[in-house]
Amino acid sequence: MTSTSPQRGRRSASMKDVAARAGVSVKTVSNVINGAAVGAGTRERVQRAIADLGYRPNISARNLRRGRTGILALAVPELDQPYFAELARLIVDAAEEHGYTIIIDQTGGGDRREQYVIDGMGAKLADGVIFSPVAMDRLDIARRVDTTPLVLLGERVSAGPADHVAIDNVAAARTATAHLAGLGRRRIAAIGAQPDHAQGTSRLRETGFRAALEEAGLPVEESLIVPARDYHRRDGAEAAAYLTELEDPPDAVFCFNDTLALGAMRTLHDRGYRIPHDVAVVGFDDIDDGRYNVPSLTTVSPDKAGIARSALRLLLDRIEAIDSPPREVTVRHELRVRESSGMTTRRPYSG
Amino acid sequence: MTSTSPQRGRRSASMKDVAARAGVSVKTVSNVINGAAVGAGTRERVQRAIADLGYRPNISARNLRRGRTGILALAVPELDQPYFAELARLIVDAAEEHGYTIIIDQTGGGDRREQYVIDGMGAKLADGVIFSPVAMDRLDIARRVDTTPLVLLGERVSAGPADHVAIDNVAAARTATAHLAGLGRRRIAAIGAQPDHAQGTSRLRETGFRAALEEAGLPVEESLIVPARDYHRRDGAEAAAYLTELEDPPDAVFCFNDTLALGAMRTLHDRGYRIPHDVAVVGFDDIDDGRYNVPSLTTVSPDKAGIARSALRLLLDRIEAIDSPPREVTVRHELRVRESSGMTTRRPYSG
DNA sequence: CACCGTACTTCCAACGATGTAGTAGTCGAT
DNA sequence: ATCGACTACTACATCGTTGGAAGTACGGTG
Repeated sequence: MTSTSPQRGRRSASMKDVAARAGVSVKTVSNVINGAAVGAGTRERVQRAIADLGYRPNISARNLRRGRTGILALAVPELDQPYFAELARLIVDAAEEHGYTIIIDQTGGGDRREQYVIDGMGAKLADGVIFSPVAMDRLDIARRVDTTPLVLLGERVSAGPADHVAIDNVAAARTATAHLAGLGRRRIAAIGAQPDHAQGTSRLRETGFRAALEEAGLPVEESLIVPARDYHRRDGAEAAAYLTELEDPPDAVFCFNDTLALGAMRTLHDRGYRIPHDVAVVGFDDIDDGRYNVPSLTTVSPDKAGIARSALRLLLDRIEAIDSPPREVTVRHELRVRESSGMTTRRPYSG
Repeated sequence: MTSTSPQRGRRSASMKDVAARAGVSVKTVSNVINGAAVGAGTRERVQRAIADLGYRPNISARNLRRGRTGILALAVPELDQPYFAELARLIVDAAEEHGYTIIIDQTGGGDRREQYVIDGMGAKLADGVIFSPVAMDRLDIARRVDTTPLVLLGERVSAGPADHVAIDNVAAARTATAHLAGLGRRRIAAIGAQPDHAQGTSRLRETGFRAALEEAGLPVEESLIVPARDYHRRDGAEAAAYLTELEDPPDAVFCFNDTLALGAMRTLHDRGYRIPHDVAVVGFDDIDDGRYNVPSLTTVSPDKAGIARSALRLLLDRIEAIDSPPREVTVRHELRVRESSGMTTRRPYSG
């Protein structure tokens, strides 16, 4: 300890200390901890020594030796977006069931941070990465040189360059829009387009939206397709303000996520529109907020637990077998019709 | 590589490989990476070799040698509680600024998982822990044997056994309640009591609530103090249902957090109460949801960024100087008055 | 009684990085 | 030419753990 002592402060007990106290070799301690064959008496002595010293294995050393860390990274734009918060919760829980710990990386949806993620995040910390991209597209992913197992979330890129979990965004958006058309709405707006992103989720939802309008025999009016830079309440509120100022405002709005919808509804309310009477609103994600809002929000409900489970399964499989071909998992979704598009208000809430 | 090869699949480049390619010693590579003095020519050759091989340092090895991991743990009850989601976001960002990565541990507020957290989470993974306790009290913390630096969040325990960041919950609750009394409300209820927890945040808010009633010369009616097991919208909705069924329902409700308030407002709305006309509502936390809700929610707004920054500072200080006495940081808060307790509805939202 | 297998246990090397000490080589002053 | 002081680099030990091989003791077997 004299010449090279990297530790600062009290050094905590190592296997060597445990071994000394129990009067056995270091390897025997290791065997006890890893459940290998050890005599009953020895095992007990070792366990007592472990307890006495408050010994805990040094993860860094173990990982160094084993070549894996037991850590998975979850890279999302923002943790305080309710959708990602709910998803993160499920993924953390699912990872824990498999003995993995989750580290969080927030990209903010920016190019630089997202590139950093697909390049392996600077150091070999995680055994695998679950990544919800915003700025990176299929090409960026395909170009990647880092070999850390990677699972992509939330953007449907068929036959993509990596494992992928998503719902069928086009179909979901079509169903949502068709629902509005089915209510007899004729001027249906969309909030959340992102013209900059050629491949993102927003593009798929827009595609579904347009398809549904055509199927319903409605004209696609470009002025009713409103972009949103971020997907926060504020952006929804601003987009709705724009819509109400149109010469001929819409009688329905399909928002590409729930927070946009909640923000939009706030503005619509402030400007005297009754929901759903004057304007029906549908969102996307089925976050908890929408269920209790007044009016409660009709929304596309993806199977978030299914997404979490599938992402983890794909990732763990790939950690095992790094060279298998990429897989696509499509998780189910359903439309949850609530007050904002039909059920009358002033009725006890249920589900 | 023949006898003991823990790695599976392609082994990625190590310093040794870089050193061989650049024709220098391993230590020189290390020096280049860590910015020590290295000749210009050598440095360039090494950097080219690093780029060619796609070398990234092995964190486990570095951590083993350095005695620290660069990882901090954040232990919260549930990541999808908006308050914790917003806090997690800020803490992850703050940690990143200091070069640390955050791992997430979800305790669910349960004894077992929380005990696990204060016992060091099974292995020395994190250099420090930021912990928002629900079940553990001061005694549990004081009994702790693990030496990992620990910062507690959210519960004001003066002269506690560990570093601590909180707002003045008693004062905040008193202000909120006094605000309702100041509006002329006379039957003020509270939602969110947790009689089981002798020391939690809920107890402090209840204390402030009672104090404010007394100061306002109002009787403390026990039937108007409603417990909530969890702090979800659902619990708020149920508590409000109970209140409306009282013989003499309240004309104001102070909810111990915003999600309780949002759930309660939903029920109140369903049962025909006008907010704030019939019942004024105040929440706690100032989550984004409350700002856009109809009606927008009056709430106690803690300085969350301040909490994140302070927690990180305390933790990093303690990692440096493990034996200094515990410190208490009290972060500022303010009451944000919005529609649910006064501002008229039907007015453009602002702030 | 020598021999063998079984059941534990010990010894040694290795994972990849970094701290310390030591070795060349360079330069300026003497 | 000699020395000292410096710079640039190398060699080696070490962090705590685990894999593999070698060692030991014991009971049974021929």
